[in-house]
Amino acid sequence: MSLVLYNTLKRAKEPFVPRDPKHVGMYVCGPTVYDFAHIGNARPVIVFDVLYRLLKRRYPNVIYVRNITDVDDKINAAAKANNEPIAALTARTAQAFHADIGELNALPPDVEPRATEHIGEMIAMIRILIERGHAYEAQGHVLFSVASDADYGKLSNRSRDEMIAGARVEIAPYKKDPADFVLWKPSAPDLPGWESPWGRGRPGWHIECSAMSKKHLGQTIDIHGGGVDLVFPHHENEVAQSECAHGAPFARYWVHNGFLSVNGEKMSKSLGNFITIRDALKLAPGLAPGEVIRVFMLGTHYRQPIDWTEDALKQARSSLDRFYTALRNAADVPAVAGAVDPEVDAALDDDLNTPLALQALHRLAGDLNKATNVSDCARLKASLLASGDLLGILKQDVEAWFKGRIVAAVGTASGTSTVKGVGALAVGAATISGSGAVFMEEGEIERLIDARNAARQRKDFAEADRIRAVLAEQGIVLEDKAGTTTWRRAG
RNA sequence: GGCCCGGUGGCAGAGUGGCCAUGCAGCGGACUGCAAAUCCGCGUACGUCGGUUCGAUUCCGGCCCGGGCCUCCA
Repeated sequence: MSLVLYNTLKRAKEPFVPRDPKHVGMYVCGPTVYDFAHIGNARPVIVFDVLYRLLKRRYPNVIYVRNITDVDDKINAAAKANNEPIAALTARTAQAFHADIGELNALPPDVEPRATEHIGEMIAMIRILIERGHAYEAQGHVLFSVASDADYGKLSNRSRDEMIAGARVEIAPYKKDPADFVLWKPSAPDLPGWESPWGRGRPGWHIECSAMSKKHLGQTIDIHGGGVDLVFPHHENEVAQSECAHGAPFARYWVHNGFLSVNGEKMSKSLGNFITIRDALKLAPGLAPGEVIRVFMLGTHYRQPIDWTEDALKQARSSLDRFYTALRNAADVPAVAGAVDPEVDAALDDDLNTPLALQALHRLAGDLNKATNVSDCARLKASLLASGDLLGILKQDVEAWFKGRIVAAVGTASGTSTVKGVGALAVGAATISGSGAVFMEEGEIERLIDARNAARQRKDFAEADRIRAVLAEQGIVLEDKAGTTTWRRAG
């Protein structure tokens, strides 16, 4: 059992060999807290959560660091637009982020550093870069000198000249070279700022990750993750800053998740297809869509693009229905300590092949359905649960899954509200609002089932079928087996 | 223009130099008072043109198409 990861730095899969197997460190770029996180943000959260779970299974001490960027021009702009203090905006948004990804069953990272709490470390790093001739001050700005770093471009595989040729580089008068990027910049009195050797200012975007990963994981980290769009410039610049400041390799394995599109289009506010995690979770609150979203994400390999569509979500839910059905049918089998299925381990070891792992889960579910003796059932059930746990799924109560829990809406800044009813699993901003159906109360369902069974006893099948139809209209599906009737809410 | 990914059956989506993906949907059967669930069976899939090979969807090259990045971005 050995983990293989695709390393962006090498553009190839390679065996993961930690520097120190007793202390494995992973740094993942977290959110900039200026607005609700969107479903694109959910992808790295879920992908690296699975990697974290896998690493914890393989190594005794894993430190997972995911930062919160709470100083940024977008934050300043959003606060101004909302007429809201910056600290209130970032606190509110960070809290919403935690609530949202909690619904996705993502484990919290071990450390969640905030940029504003590491200004001192950033300033210290910038000073070292200046001392070593890799950065210079100009008109209150401090810029990183790309020309001073012979290795610049090794992560994103592009040369400085190619960047300039792109001609979209910001040419500022204080730059010695158009490719240079900002480490520190002056801040207006009404904007967040900190005293520094270069006057009152605030950090550039890239320096925070360099400073925070150094502080919490050391100069050289095992794994650095994020979305592919961050490869350039963000991660390239992190490499440049950290390696020039420390003279040591920065990250040994770079892991990048692919992009998410919505109905085949790039998600953007201008296209009107911008979906927040929060809105996605409201699509079908009674059916725990956090887990549906999770299976949807894991159904595609993390480096492949993934397309958010209604059909894809329905298929994810169908997969979960199958898993939970197998578990429901084995409900009376005692739970035993379970072993993760070897195929699941092997699939995840191969660069996090979650679709293949899901296939193994389907096989387990099928085997469980077919198992005839109690010991096989117990073993397969336990294996299915343990394997699911490694993927962060199948943690719910089986009956709750089928009967539809009444969930509290994900907390908003003003509190929480109770949401009842299962809307269609609608997708897209235009259809999110329509979840107005009201649940039939469970007591009423049970009463009708009793009435139907009484009818069946006296062979009044017309009445029995009438009641079945009444319930079907409410989205309730009945299943008669072994003398008892169970029910579930249909999708 | 530069760099990087992809194109697999109705849909989604793994994978492999010669034999099975898997799920959903569909069809047939078993089971059921009827259903549902489950089980069994069923589908001449690998963009295109060449090359290597005994044999390629899988390796190599050209082409076509799609996507991402090129200092806002997970």
